[in-house]
Amino acid sequence: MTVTNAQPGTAADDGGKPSNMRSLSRALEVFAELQRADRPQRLSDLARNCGMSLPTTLRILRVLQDFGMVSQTDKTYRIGPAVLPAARSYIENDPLVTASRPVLQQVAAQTGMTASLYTRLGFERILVVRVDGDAPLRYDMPLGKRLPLTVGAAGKILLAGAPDERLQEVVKGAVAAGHEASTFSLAELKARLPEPGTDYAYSADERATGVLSVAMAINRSGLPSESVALTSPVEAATEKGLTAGVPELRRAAARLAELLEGTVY
Amino acid sequence: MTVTNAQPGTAADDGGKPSNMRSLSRALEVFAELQRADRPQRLSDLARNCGMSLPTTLRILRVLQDFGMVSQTDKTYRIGPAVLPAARSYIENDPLVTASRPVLQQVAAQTGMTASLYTRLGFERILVVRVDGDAPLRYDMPLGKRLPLTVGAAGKILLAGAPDERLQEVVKGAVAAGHEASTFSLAELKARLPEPGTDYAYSADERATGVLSVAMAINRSGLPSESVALTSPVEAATEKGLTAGVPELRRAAARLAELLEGTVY
DNA sequence: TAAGACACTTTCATTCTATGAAAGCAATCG
DNA sequence: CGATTGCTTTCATAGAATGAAAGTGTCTTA
Repeated sequence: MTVTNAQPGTAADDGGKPSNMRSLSRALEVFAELQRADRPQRLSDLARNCGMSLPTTLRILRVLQDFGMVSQTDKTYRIGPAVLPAARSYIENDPLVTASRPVLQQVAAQTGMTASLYTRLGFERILVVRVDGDAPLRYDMPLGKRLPLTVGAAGKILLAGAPDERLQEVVKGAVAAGHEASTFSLAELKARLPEPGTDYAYSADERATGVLSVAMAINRSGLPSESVALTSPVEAATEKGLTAGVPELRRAAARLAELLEGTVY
Repeated sequence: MTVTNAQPGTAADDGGKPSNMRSLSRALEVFAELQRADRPQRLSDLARNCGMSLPTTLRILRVLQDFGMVSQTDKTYRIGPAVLPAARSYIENDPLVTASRPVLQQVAAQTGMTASLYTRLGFERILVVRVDGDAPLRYDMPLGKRLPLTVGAAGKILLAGAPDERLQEVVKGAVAAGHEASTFSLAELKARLPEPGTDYAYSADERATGVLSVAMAINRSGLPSESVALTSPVEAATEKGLTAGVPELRRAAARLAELLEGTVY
């Protein structure tokens, strides 16, 4: 059976794997590192943080630059403009994204709450689609933001039912990404997760204060990678009001699950 | 057999360079090809269109998939969700993008027209920032769309003053990208460009009907790669009204040019 | 149902590419 | 002004990337 290589969360991944396509993997590691830091990076920093030599890092950056994936000002590098057309291509062509929009619109219309779609990416999740409800959310969270799996309904539901081994990895990943304090433990995480038998997760004031959420995973074979959520500011909904939307959410998740059948990543 | 990147089909700009980092370049070529087509691609199509063997293409796709840059459903591949955080990183960290927003806002407020920032990417340009004016543009053109250099004020101004040799390449690139008919000629292009001595370009009904634009390049040493534009629907402005905004646009371009000093790509 | 066609996947020997040490520059600083 | 720091180039070598060919699975067709 093909072992679906869990993507390395950080550069500290020395599992001793055969690691095919070394130069490409390293290039993507550099690319990821550029995003991780929230400001332009020097060559020497990138080389050190990615654990590779200066010349190699430089060569990688030059090729990425040729394709517009990286830009350079003086001696600092950052993500380049070519990612914009790529993001556009994703949003326009990904079947889950395109299919979910009308579904989310319907849910938002029926419940009056904000409906969102999240995808797991490594040890994090990202917001992929959002349809606003009647009560706007005050905080802004545009597309593509990296959010923890360990906090917030839409993250936690992706971990429900996972084996302890995997949860332990998630704990490490969350700490490495800076989402959790270094004291964060498996027990702490498990206490947050929904009880077995529940197919949705609830959160209040978890990731953002004044915000309530319920979320449901989009299930197919194996562990889920996507979730849909209903969100509302605390003054516009109660826990009861939110959970009243769960059946709608469940139906939406089921519909999207069909479309996902066969998606590998 | 030294098969040196021979492909008549793709629009690779490889002008016979030493071609360092072959595997990485090829991976980025696959990634670009996935964007070029506006629907999921089969392995065999990608291999053929990129001019590489099936196993190589497959290996590349697998690594890209590990990093979320590519997704797979059944046997078809497409751009993956990891590009969203990348795009976010670009928009939040690129100094030109962040610096231009307030500048464009000011210009839009002063002129009442929509102000936009474009960046050149290969033989195309992409919309990077847009601030709407009083009269909304009916057509939607979200961020990241690949647009021709040869059509529209914001594209043409990036070509003003370029040597014929480069313009000839642009003609070929525009045809290869499907922006121009195969009969498109250098003379035809030159007829569209602003007259020497003019530092702005004007277009009416060029790229989109019912839309007028003036654009100015952000100049630093060498050929410009970025431009700012004022755009208005035809019923809300005349050519005179638009050109009245040119001084504002000129000032904005000058301010942004300072910030670009040192940017290599 | 079997045979064929088709597309994807794996294997493996060979070649060439990616690699890091070290030297060469170019700034910056004390 | 000489020293330090960080970037860039060169080069010999290891080992990574490569494609032919065989292998596997799936769909089509008779």
